[in-house]
Amino acid sequence: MPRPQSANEPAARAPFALVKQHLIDALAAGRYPPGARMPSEAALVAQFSVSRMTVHRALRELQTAGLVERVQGVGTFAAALHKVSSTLTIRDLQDEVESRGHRHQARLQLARQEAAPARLAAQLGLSEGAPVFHTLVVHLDDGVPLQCEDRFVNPAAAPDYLQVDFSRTTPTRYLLQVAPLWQAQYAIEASRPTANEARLLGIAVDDPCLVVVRRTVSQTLPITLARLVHPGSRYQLQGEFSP
Amino acid sequence: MPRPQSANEPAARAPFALVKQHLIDALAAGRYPPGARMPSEAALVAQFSVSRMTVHRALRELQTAGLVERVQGVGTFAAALHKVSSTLTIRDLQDEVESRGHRHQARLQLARQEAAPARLAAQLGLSEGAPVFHTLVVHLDDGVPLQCEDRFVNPAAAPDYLQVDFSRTTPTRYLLQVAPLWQAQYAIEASRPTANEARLLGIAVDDPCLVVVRRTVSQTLPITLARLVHPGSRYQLQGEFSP
DNA sequence: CTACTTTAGTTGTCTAGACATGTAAATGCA
DNA sequence: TGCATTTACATGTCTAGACAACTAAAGTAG
Repeated sequence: MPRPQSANEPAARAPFALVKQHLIDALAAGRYPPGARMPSEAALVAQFSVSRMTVHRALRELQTAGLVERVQGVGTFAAALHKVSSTLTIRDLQDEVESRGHRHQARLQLARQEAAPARLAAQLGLSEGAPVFHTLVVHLDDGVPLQCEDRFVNPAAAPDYLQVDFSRTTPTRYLLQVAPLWQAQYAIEASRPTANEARLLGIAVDDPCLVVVRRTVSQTLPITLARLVHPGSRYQLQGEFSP
Repeated sequence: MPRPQSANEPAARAPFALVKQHLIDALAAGRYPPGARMPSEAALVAQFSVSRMTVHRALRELQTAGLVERVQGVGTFAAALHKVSSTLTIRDLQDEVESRGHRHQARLQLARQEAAPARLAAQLGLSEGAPVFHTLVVHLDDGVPLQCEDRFVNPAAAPDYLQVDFSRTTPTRYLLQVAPLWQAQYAIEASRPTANEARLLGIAVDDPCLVVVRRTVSQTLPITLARLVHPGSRYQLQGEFSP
């Protein structure tokens, strides 16, 4: 049974939803870089032949969703997508370190192409044995290891990933540029580091670690799978929510 | 300088915002228990002497915020606030265990009134030495210890807290009833359990644990401060977000 | 050149009415 | 009684126009 439009998703073909989706698509295609001016309400009214209220609702919902910023008397602008962390502070580690006034460094331990084993392939929507990019980066905060970032990337989503200079930008930041609109699932757990992680982080093998496993997908295809290991004594996730 | 209504918060005295706030207040006061029918748009139009579009916007925003549920052709209903975890899965542990088809048990280890030390008093908005309620509950999933819940409660927010039978309901669930609308800040970290926690959870003192420290405030006053300790090998937080 | 005023353009909000869509209870019919 | 139809009511959405609030740039007077 094709599920009878379960009561409450706002009819996808409603005019305001069409305008909204049109703008989302444009943003996803990178047509409006962060900060760029977007069409005014009047322009969209003309383009879609709908009333201003309709356009206004589409834009207001995009604003609520954090995709655009609007300033009365000035205009509508594509939002800077970097400040993700509204609910859970998982943002780019470099931003985070630098916002604390500390110095961020990254040490590239590994960057190569590998053949995807079955489970990884499934998570990235690839077939078993297909090539994937694999990087291992250690992030330091004022010289102290803070995160061990073990990451697999779908070549289809970021073909030039292995050519990036990761001493200048972080994998997270680069991927954010390449695929501007995405969605992530994560799992957080406490566990011991592997022997290699312990060595890279400069901790004992029985020190507790906070491990975040994150899978990121864009609108169309899986982008990346990352395992982020943090020394429990040096890292904390903070956030806020309301019911 | 009194900060000139920084461009973009929707004027708090706009009619739609008044209607919205009125309903939020009523919900916060517990006037509409979860599932209760709320006034129809027509009723609110009459009550506030505004147009239906205005009322509709207020209600739609409450729906987006998850405070009410609306069904076309039927009406508007106060949301069941228990299913908090749209973005981050920190919900009532009993719900969580039972939704996995497992059996939930709680062991009350401690329930008494204490004098608040300075730091705790500050977090709960009390003066040093003021009485606070303190409970320690171990939650089991099919007989296996899953969480050690060490909690302090502001007596002003839940005067009858110590009389509750915690073998029948959880502290989280009870507090959710008493103070229906709230906001929480949390910090997540990995660390070793204390000797007592290790004993209660049946794990070794050097087993990694996932520790969530959560502070909950209602609209008016701090409610509770909880330290939730989970064995790293048995518990994982999961969630999802988009930029 | 400076300081003030004007103006055009933008978003924020509201109204009154209309039609569409969905649900549930009342009604009518066999 | 049992089933189909009608009716009342609720929400979902759109329109066309209006006024308010705000910004930035252009124009103007000193």
